[in-house]
Amino acid sequence: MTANDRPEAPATQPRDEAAAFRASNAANEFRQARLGKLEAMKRLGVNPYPYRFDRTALAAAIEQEYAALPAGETTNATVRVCGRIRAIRNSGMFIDLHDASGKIQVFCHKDFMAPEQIELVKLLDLGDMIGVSGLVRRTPRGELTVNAAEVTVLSKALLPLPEKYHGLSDLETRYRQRYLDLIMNPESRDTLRKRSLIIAAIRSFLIERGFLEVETPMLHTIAGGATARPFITHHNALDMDLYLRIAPELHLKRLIVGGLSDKVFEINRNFRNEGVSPRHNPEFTMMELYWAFADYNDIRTLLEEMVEHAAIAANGTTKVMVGDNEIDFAAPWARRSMIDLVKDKTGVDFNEIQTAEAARDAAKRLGVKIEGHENWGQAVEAVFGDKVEHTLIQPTHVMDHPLDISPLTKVHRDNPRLVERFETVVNGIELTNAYSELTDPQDQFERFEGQMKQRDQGDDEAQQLDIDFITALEYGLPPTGGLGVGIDRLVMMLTNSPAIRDVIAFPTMRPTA
RNA sequence: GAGCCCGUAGCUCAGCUGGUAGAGCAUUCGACUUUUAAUCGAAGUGUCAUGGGUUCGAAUCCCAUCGGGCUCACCA
Repeated sequence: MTANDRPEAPATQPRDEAAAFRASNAANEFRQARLGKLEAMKRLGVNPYPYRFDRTALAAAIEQEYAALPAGETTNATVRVCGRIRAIRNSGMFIDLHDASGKIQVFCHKDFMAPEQIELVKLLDLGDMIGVSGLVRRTPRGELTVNAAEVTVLSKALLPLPEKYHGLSDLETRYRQRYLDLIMNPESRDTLRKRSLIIAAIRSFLIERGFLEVETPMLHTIAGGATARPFITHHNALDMDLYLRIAPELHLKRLIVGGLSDKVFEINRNFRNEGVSPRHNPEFTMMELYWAFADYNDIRTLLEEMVEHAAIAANGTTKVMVGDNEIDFAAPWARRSMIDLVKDKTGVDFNEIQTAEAARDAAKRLGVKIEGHENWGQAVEAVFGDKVEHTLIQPTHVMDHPLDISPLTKVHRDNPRLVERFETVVNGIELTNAYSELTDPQDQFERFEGQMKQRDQGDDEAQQLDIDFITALEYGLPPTGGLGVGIDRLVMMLTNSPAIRDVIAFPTMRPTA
């Protein structure tokens, strides 16, 4: 392929889209009415899209400062506030101005404003951004108010907001036009603000404990570190296919080999080309950390402390309502082996089952769907997923998974069929995954070979061999504990959000056209 | 990818045993002027998702398509 026949960027914007946009705008009565007001503002010498505004206070700060101001009293304190008009009463005399912190009422009256200012106020609509300067007072009805001396238009809105009382409830519009959702729904703002607090809390927690934040590639030549179908893309200049990463694990371990730090972490996106559901988005945020000279027990205590810290940062408490359940993230969390959990729930002790065939039969007798190529560990996992996982509500570390399903994990020091791994399940959903990392290069190579064998037997999700990763291990990876936390799911739980789309600002959607 | 449900005005929703497309908010005009879902009076507002079909007649019944939600499968 030469430079001339490289695939061009796709033509996502047909030429007539602009014409269609113009036509639809011309037919929009709301837009036309507001354009008329915009022109009238210009005739008054007002720039409806100015450059800046000197704000002296947020609404919430004024509310706090003047909390004790009695009804009917006026201060001599001038403030400058700005935000979006969310309500207009008495023909513009009362305006509710919302900023990121909250609401403040604005009073516009001819006794306090110049005549041309009164003209300008008549041209304001719901949704416009304005700045106001004036004295703080509390009305006789008890509402804290800025007595407007001057109103500055900061951005004329051309489109109307959704209805003020019922707001915007249509899920499709809320996800596609998140800006409208954020304007209208305080709980959506809270959720995404808490998301930011949670991530900031995790980041500062880890940095305080000596973890180094790193970035590893999004574009992989081998999609390793997890079992999932990858997105495939193409690099033109190198003329090669690349995968969007499904996990950062193998690169982070390379950094531990290199001794960049004994403790590294990355908070970043993973991409998996799989189904979309209330708990799955094709791109999702993962926190992975690796801690040299530590094992999965060290990781467990670190994780519990970290999530406690994040919960308190978001909600001020370790307790949170998730659906109908109150969940408490206070450490220590329950710890049960996967085999024991399965035994408790089904009466079947897979420790007593030796062969893959017997394990598959046991699973089938329990009514669990079995394809026929499962090994012992996959059968155990299938039973656990079907019978146990959804029943675990309070944070529970599911300990010591089968070796068969854990190709990057060190063999359990007490049981050769198991590995040192735990997944934390909360509210029936897997939240974390942690290992005593496999550090033996020969063992790792054999595990990859086993995965390739499974792939040959029809398991197209088995992990791919990564020779350079084996080479890195051959230079010596110290004993290392590793952890992955699904950040979106953690945010879902800490914000009681029923869908992953609620905690991702712009979830993946099909285009409308 | 499969099953079930949904798509009506800018928004929230009625209308669905087939018979002239509705309300509230929003908008426009007017009144009022210390309101706070302000109030009062008047007016305008539709590709009933799209395309077919049945019928004298379809928002309504049938089929297909598009978009969304839930459940399942895959997965975290």
